[in-house]
Amino acid sequence: MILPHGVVQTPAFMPVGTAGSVKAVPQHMLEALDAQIILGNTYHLYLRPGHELVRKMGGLHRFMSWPRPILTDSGGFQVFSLNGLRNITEAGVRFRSHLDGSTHFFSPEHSMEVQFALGADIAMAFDECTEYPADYGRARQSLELTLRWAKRSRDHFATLSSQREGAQSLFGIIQGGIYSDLRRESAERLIELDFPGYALGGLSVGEPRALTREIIQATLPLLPKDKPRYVMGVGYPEEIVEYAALGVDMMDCVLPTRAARHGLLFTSGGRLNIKNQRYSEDQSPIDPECSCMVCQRYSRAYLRHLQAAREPLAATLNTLHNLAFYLDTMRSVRDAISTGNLPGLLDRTRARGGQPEAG
RNA sequence: GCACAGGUGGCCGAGCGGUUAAUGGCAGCAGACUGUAAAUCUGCCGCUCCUUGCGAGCUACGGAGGUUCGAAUCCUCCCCUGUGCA
Repeated sequence: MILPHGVVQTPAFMPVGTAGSVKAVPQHMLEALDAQIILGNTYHLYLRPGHELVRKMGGLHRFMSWPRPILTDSGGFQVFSLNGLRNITEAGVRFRSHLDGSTHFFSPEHSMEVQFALGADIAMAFDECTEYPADYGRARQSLELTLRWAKRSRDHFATLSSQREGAQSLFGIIQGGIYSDLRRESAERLIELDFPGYALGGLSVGEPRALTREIIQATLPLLPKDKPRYVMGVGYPEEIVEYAALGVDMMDCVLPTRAARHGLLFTSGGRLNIKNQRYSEDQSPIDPECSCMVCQRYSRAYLRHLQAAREPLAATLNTLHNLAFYLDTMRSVRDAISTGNLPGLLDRTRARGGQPEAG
């Protein structure tokens, strides 16, 4: 995938950097990890420092000194997660800021304005992330709203693009809850709007994992093969391998970064909670099979100490490892695809998937 | 020596006659985390036993006595700590 700020090899995992930062990890280290694209958030950057300020600073890439591709989420997920602080109408969403309680209005048009100011390589249509559980009628209503918003997003994005030089692209988002026929309808009608890429939204919002997979499996084949297919907000290491094998090109998830800050590390042997007493005198690296800079240098005992002492370095080192693990995982998926060994990789991943703890 | 103020579970610190194994906080132990309101949240946290239950027994609020149906809470003496005065 060739974007204005560089090439992204797919399938790709995108670290989440909501507020202009992949929490705890500086940009130059992200580059060292070979992260090829990161995600930023419209809602958060709009609130602070403000999209106009970011524009003034030369756009998000320049502002945060990240020369590689960026995708910005539209704020649609906040429609979902700020439940209680927002009110949805046809026109858009009225939010209460989680920072100071002030009221703000987001419409598809406004989201496009903000994303245009931020200047990410890929912008996302403003959608309503359907909650789980949602009954059929509710899922349909949500899907319809998202489609109308998708059209408005596309149209306004086109207007903005025509007024100013811009190589940004805008992806559409499929909703439809857990209903395959609604997903199909959402996909087909979205494709009519002709986006350069398509995303599956509204997944990993509490539904059983088998259902997530089912929806992806059912919906992906409906999407154009020559355009990026993005599943938003997934997943665990085993899941991203599974989904990549199904043909997903892009995924993002806060899990590796958030879990790292909470002491949960992903390894080739399964999950490892570095806070556990059992690691207090363990001189081995997080993951003996991992070649990341953290595993090359630091012991579990030391990392456990940092975590217990709430040293900020714990967040940094843990996040570096988890991201390295995720990015390595995607790299090995890409390698397996190119050498035709994907089935073998899948088997190995499944075999270790159920393992709760690393040795 | 005198005068105040205190001595509570690993630590700090509430409670000042009865739903008190004893509020909180910290520390400790474990769990959760999926387009980030998350460096957050949840549970456990005196000991023993079991039919793991708003279960049973035991031990506990400096020490020893006492008052009371009932005391961490009231009284007496003793020990210790802090501050002030000698």
